[in-house]
Amino acid sequence: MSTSPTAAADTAPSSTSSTTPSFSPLYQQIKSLILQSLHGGEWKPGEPIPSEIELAGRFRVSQGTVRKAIDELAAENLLVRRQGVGTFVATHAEQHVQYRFLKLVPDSGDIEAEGPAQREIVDCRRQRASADVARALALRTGDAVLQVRRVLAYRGVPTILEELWLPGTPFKGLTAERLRAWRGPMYALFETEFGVRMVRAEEKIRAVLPDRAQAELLAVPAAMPLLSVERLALTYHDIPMELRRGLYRTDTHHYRNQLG
Amino acid sequence: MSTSPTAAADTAPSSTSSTTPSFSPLYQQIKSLILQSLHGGEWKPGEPIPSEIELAGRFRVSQGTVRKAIDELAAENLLVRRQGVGTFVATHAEQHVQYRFLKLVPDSGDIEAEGPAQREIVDCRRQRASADVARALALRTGDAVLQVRRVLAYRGVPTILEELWLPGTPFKGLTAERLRAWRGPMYALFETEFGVRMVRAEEKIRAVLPDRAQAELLAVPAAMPLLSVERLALTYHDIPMELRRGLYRTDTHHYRNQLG
DNA sequence: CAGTGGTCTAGACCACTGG
DNA sequence: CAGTGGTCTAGACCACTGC
Repeated sequence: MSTSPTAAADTAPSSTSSTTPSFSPLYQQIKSLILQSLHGGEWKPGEPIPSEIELAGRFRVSQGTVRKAIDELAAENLLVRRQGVGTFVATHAEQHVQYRFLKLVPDSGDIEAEGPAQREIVDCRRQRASADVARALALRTGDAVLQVRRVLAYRGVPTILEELWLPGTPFKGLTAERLRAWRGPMYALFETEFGVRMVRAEEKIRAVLPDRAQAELLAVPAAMPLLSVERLALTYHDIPMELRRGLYRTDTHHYRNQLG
Repeated sequence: MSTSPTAAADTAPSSTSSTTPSFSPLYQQIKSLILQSLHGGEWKPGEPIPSEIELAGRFRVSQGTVRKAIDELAAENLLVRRQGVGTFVATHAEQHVQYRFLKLVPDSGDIEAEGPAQREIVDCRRQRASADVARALALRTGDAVLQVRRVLAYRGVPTILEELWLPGTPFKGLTAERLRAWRGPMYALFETEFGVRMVRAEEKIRAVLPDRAQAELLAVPAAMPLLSVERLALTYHDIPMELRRGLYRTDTHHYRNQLG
């Protein structure tokens, strides 16, 4: 029974035998086990995980405890519950919102009327990580990374210029051709083709002026202030997997944020 | 027993007698009742609400049902749970983070080392709402509003220029003097002196250039791109209570955002 | 109609805080 | 040590989905 949460008895929470500091609730242990299965690929994005009752049996805990673990994972957008159907591994593909991490919306607010973005891959090159890219991705300076640059346009108007870096090893085999051939969000391709699911991200936002090359790619005057959005995307266990630097036009769009 | 959630029996959830569409769980009804008490001022910011057992008795439901209602309110930052002590109404005062809605942080990341902001009230005037201010605050054009302008500086460097509008009626009596005399976050003053608690906010962010007056107040060149942050702050039941337009310097600071 | 997640209860016990 | 929130269980029943 290597699937039992700890060496503890059937029903009681642990923390009795070990010298664990502070105490860890049973449902947190269950949550960790589910997280391991997610990370390990036992259940893939879009697929259903076993039912609550089944998991309760496997882990030898009550359904309520499994439920609380799943509740938290669902709140973190790692799982998606569908009443009457089951619980599914969240995915960037087949989601209603095309880009889950993109918070730029048209000033009209009508994101539907605008339609999907036109995407143009500028280039995709293998290169050695600079000091700051390496630091962000938890690599060493000079390690192999992939650099991708692309432009997103809405209604034919170039609106977003993105430059992103991926660690070379997990993304071996990614080319401009594969990026161009892919229909759907880039993060969906990462999931499907490379088994890397972006779970969380942190953004640093600034106002900047473009350099000449950037202004040209976006077809804007060099004096137009742009939003600089630096995003670090993380996979399970907070492992950084992508550094992305975006330049957003904000004369027709704006970055929308909710504060709770 | 006017405190019972519905006219339903002691334990059973309702939705039996009425033609309510769709069905509303008991804990949601409890949540609404707690929300009413919060809005109505039965428990004030910083004060404890009754214990779960006491509320369960009052509402004639089980402790678990009250717990679930409180869980959601705590997740929305309306309540704060403290194990062994009780559950408290969230407040903008006496919080560790000085400004809960301000996401600008120094590039160093060390928000402590920077120390508190120096605040300077530029002016506080009574005026008539323009069309866009009225629309944001759900007033009519020409209704009385208060306009406040101020500058925040860190280490003596002016960093934020804010212009904000408040509905005249709830904030009657607010003056520049009272703002200057107040120590602590502005939202704490709103709570304490005017009984208005900001619960949630939406921000629209852009990159802009300052006009001459703005550049002067911030002591920056007119060509320096700045972050424009338009915030609509809402109180209970999503009633808009403040429109705030901020200009942030982002050469030494950045706007930090977490994407889940 | 079977199976899933969603709600609700009742009771036991645990961890934490304050006096 | 009394009181609070936090965890866990067991069981009943409800709402929703798909076949």
